[in-house]
Amino acid sequence: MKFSSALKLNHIFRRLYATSGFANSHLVLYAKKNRTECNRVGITVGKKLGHAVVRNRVRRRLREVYRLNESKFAPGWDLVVVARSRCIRARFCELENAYLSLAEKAGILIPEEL
RNA sequence: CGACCAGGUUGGACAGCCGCGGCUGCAAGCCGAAAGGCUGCAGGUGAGGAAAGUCCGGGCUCCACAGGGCAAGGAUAACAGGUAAUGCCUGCCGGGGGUGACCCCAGGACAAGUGCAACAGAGAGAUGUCGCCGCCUGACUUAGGCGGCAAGAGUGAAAAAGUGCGGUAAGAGCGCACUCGCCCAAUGGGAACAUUUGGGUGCUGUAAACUCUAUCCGGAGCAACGCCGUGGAGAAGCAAUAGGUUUGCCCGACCGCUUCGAGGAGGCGGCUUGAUCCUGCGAGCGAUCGCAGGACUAGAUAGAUGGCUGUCAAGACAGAACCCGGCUUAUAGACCUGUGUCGCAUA
RNA sequence: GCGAGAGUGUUGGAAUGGUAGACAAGCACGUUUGAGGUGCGUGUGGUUUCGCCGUGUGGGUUCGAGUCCCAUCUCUCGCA
Repeated sequence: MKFSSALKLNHIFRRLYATSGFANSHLVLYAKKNRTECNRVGITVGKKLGHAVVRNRVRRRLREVYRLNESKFAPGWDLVVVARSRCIRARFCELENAYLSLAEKAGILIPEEL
C-alpha cells in the first residue's frame, strides 16, 4: 500500500454520498478528487447484508481487491465502495471484476499503455 | 447388541506465496531542540463456547445523600446451604410426568378485606325449580295453603366432604365404618415437612385480580470519567510606530502584539493481573472452599485472522470493544465417563 | 451502550379474561344499465365428515387466554 490509506472521517463519507455514483449488480462506487497525492478508500457494508461474520468477510475481500490492484489506480482520489446484497455469495474473482469495471467507468484507472 | 439417561471435553488439519493489529528488540535509517514520531528488518503473539440476546447480579467511574425512619414504585417467594452478589447454583421437602435411569414446577397468604365466576342453571356463596313427607281445606285422586327435608332429577369447569350401613313420616355427619381436607397436640427431623398416633372440625375457585405478609433495591453509565486542545469568542497586560505575514532584499499590500482561558471538532489515557487459569492434595453427599506449585494468554478504535494453490475432510452456530459471575437462545460432527436405565440374546 | 413500542383474514384496523375476526378497503357472484361506472344485496381464514386447528413462536396460570405471566423471534422508533 504505497500511496493509499483508509478513509475514516464521517463528513468525507457524507460529501461523497452527495456525488453521483456508479453502480452494477454487486457494488456502488463513489469517487471524488482530493487535493493530495494519496488515495483514501472507504468501504461501507450495511446491516442488511447479514451478521457480523458475513459483513466482515465482504469487507475483507473488498479491501483485498484494492490491495492487489493498487498499481492500476491513479493517485489523488477519495473512493467509497458500498457493498450490495449479492456480494454475500459472490466469488472473489466476481468481486474483482465488478470493482475494476466500476473504476474504469469512473475514470480513475491509469490508462493502459500499449 | 439395540434404544436411551445424566455429566463432561472438543469446535477443521497440514504445506507454500502475498497481506493485517498489538508487543519486544535493533549500539539500523530519516524527521525533531527534546519528549517522541515515521520507515525497515527480526522474533514472538492475535476472537468464542456461546464473543450473541441484553434477561439478572457485581466490580469500576461520576453525580446525589453523606445519620435514621416512613411513604411511593419495582423485584423476589417452601426449607437449608454456597457465593463478592443474584431472580443463579447445590442439597432436600412437597406436587406432577416416565416401565426405568431420570426429568419438570413463580411452590407464601382467599380462615383480614374488596373484586370476578360469561353462557347454562332454581341457586355461583348463599338458596330451594321439579321433587319427597306430614297436617289442614276444597274436591274424590287431584288442586291450594302451612310446616319439615335436601335423598333423587336437571345445569355447569365448579353445587353445600365422598361411599356403604343404620336411622326416619320423609330425610339429613344425626350416628357408625373406611377415605379426603383443614386446625391443635404428640412423636421423628437442623428446617421445610412426615405420621397405621390422639383430639377437634367440614370452610367453592381465583392473588401470573386488587391486596396483605416477609426480604431486597439511591441514580446514571467507558459514548462513564480524567488530561491535551489549531481556529474563533472572551479577559488581563504591554506597545504606540516599532513588530509580524506576504519571496532573501527594496517598493507596495495586509495585520495591533503577548499571556491567560471554560470548552465544541479532533487526539491521548481509562485498556487489561483478574472474585484469572492449569496441576496436585485435603474438607464436604454436592454447589463450593482451603493449601502448595506453576502460567501471563488479544487490546483494536470505520474497528486487526483475508486472498490464491495443493492434499485430506466435507461439517455447524457464529466475530472481542471497560471487565467479571450466571441465565437464555443458536449449534454439524467427534470423543470420554457411569459398581447408570430398559429391552433382546447367551451363560 | 441505554430505553420505548408493535406483531390479529388479502390489506388497514377493532375487540372488559367469556361465541374471534367489529368497521372500512380489496376480491368474487347477483342485481341496476343498451354497455360500463355509480348504487343495492350476498359471500370471503385453513382443512374437512359433524368437527378440528387458527391472534409471530413455545410454555404456564385459569373452568376458559387475542387479552394475564415467563421465555424467545422479527420489525419499528428514540437518546447519546
